Amino acid sequence: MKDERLEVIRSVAVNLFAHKGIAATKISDIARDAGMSQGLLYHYYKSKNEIFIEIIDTAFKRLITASENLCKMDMEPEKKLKFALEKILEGMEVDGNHSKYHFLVAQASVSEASPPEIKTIVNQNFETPYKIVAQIIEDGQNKNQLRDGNPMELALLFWSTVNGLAIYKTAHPDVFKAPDVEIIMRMFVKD
Amino acid sequence: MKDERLEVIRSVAVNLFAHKGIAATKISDIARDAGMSQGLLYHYYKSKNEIFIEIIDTAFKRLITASENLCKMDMEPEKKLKFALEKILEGMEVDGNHSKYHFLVAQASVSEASPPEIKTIVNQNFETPYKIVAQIIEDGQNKNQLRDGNPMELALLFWSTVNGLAIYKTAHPDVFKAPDVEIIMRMFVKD
DNA sequence: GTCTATATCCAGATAGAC
DNA sequence: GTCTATCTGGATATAGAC
Repeated sequence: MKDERLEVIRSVAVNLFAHKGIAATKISDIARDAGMSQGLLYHYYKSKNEIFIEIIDTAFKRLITASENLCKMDMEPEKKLKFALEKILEGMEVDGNHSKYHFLVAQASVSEASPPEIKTIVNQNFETPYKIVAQIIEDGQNKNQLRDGNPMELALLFWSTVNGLAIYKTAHPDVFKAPDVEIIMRMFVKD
Repeated sequence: MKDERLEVIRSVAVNLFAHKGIAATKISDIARDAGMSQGLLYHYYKSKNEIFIEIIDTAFKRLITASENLCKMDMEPEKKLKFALEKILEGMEVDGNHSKYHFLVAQASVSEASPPEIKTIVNQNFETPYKIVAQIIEDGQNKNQLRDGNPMELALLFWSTVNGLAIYKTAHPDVFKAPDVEIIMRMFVKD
């Protein structure tokens, strides 16, 4: 039940941080949404920053693990890209916290408002998913499945598109409709 | 010189709001960056919110004006889309505040942290650029220049991609390299 | 117009009873 | 483990001198 409590706290915090940012999210907001007193929160976490750090750290770990698994899959590079997009967009459609995690990672990467620990996490991690996708793209180019172009720039485009969609979904979950994966894939595949 | 002062304040505020969000941006940060005392700031603006509101309002007005002008141009729909992307990416490359404005608009649309006036501005304005681009896409489909697909969904993809790039540029201005417009256009044009 | 000093308020974090 | 009450710091905004 301690784990349950922790899970509730994390979940409401992800939601609040995504919608308000860390600075505007009050510890009392988290306590209220988690259905506990403000004092009790400090029984589980020693500060607001600690909650935030744990969430961002988890978000990066998940993203990187998923990227690494994708890379290792026994699949053609083109299929890998497509598979990744499918999973990501699927995750956005079923309303969990998927898009919020994407958005939080993007936001944490931009923000200078975060505690120093966050900057460390961001600096150590943010490049990895870009590099992995760039590697997949390069493989695909070598196999003549994907179009030419600087792999890192194309990876940037890949993740920018995903992030942009995640933001939209976070802002307007009701009207959001994930685009067809094929449309996005057109930027990368050979005709 | 009053106008100059105002312009300096707005400019540093855009930068700070983009990188830290409104909640984490202190009025003392703005004053410092603008090279004036905290007290003097209140001679020009009556609150931090007022500065923020003016900036978001301006950002939306610019975006909508630009969209409307684009719509009215004497140009084929396909060219309009391409022209818009070129201008937007160009604006990102020359480091002004262009991408920060895009990001602020996106962020303000997501954020529940903003003062109520912001919510009003967002609700009244955020759909317009989507609708205008959707209209252009629909025209292009009717003229057989652009691929089929729900115009509003394609417009969502268009702006999501732009926003995603704007975020990346804001976070990593040094390494950012705008992608080739043709690549993005592949999502929309017929082969 | 510009500054310094300060009042006020509010949020993060702690203490201590139960 | 859980709550209420409270301390403390820091940020907004104001006051008032120059």
